[in-house]
Amino acid sequence: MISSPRPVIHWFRRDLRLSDNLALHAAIYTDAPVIPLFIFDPAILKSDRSGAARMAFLLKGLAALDSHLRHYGSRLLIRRGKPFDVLRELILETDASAIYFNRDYSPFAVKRDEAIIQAYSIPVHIYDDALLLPPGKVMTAEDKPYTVYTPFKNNWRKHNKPEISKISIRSDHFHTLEDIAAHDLPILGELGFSDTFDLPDASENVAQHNLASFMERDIYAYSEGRNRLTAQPFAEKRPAGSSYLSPYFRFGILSPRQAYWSARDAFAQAGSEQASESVSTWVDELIWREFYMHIMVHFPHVDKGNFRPQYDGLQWRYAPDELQAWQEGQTGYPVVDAAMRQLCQVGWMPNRARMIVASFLTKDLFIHWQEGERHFMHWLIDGDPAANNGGWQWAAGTGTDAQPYFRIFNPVSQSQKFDPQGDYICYWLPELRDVPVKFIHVPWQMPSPPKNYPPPMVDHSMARERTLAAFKVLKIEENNL
DNA sequence: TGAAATGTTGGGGCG
DNA sequence: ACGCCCCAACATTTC
Repeated sequence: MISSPRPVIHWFRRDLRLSDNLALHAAIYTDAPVIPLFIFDPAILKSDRSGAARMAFLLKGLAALDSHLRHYGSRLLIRRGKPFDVLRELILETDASAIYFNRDYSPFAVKRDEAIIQAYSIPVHIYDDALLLPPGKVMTAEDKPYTVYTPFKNNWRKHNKPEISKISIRSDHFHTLEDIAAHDLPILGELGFSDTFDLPDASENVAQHNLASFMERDIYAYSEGRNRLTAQPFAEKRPAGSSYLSPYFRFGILSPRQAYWSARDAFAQAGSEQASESVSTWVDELIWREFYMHIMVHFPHVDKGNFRPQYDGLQWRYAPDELQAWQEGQTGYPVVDAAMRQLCQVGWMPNRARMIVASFLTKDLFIHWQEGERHFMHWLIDGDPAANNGGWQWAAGTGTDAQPYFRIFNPVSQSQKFDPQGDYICYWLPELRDVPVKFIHVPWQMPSPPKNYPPPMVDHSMARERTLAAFKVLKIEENNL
């Protein structure tokens, strides 16, 4: 009788896929049966950053991964508890010889993983999988981290990029789990969340399909498309717009390497200057994602406050009622309200909409960007601590690459520019559906405005002056020091 | 990955 | 024909 080899554990975290998964593939290369594990950590479940929508999307991702694994005669082992304890017990239970996982760069995860690395008598193998270039790889000539996007991008582009990991997966690569006690995949309610809206498919196959179809067409019009306010990014027939791949990147259902190399192929096939520029613009977005992850690793204080401490003196307004009006999409500015309602109804917004509502909260209402950050983290299915924090600090003017404080979006002109016909507004604000195009951005100017829609909660030009003044005071104080 | 204020120019109406 | 004004269109500066 051949004694079966000791298994190895692959701990899935933010890498819910079988293809191009560096740690998983390394585990498979050992030729030991791989135990595919996912752990529900109570610390994450009860965090105020978690929201029902993203949790529901995660559950869909796990269900898809489980069914994918069943094709290989295995399944996803679900456990609940503190990862430190769950892993210890599982090692004892299965006599596993090693643990594999991919690095998660968020501050919470880094801290958690540090404790785990040294904890057991078996080796823990960690891989840089979630980014093309991990933190530390893109540094200035003085070996310092970049604090501005453009030079970071220029340096990033000069590096060689890792190839896609290809492996043909067989059933005998995985542990059958027959003799291991597993929890069933929980439902939302069991995890302490209330039911939520319908969400897109979270399977690896669908992510691949969406990537491929984006590369067929929309990527060549991305320069314009990325600014388009799209009500239904997933609709079959729609103008070229966002790639809508962020939720898949968020959970590693799609590999960034695969996305990058697909874009390179698209670049090679671009038929015009404009088309290749569009492809390049999309790759820039991948680089923004890498940039903000690097920033959070090198400057972990951003998670708790301003990237630039000189803005710590800003006297943000405390205005719970106004915050609530913003959250509920009742500001009286149609484009802002449409976006905020989209967020709470589908857990996603196009990038342009995120900038508009972020500018409105921080510059028009002059409410702390952390309130917006929290709200976004609660609702976004693609909510990622690094990217979300980076985006909010950018909008507020306190971050890296901060837009100068005087760049304040005008919610009306943004609306006219990026939703000229008011299609986006009308989709999300049914109460404005009968408003003529002429007034769709400014319904309060109608002879008789709709009764069920509020007037603007602030006068934009007054709000603009107020914010400029607040920043200016700070500059004066700074000069007096 | 702005917007508003201010400055400049040039055509047309008009006395 | 000329000077003057108005103002749209564009450019530059400022926050």
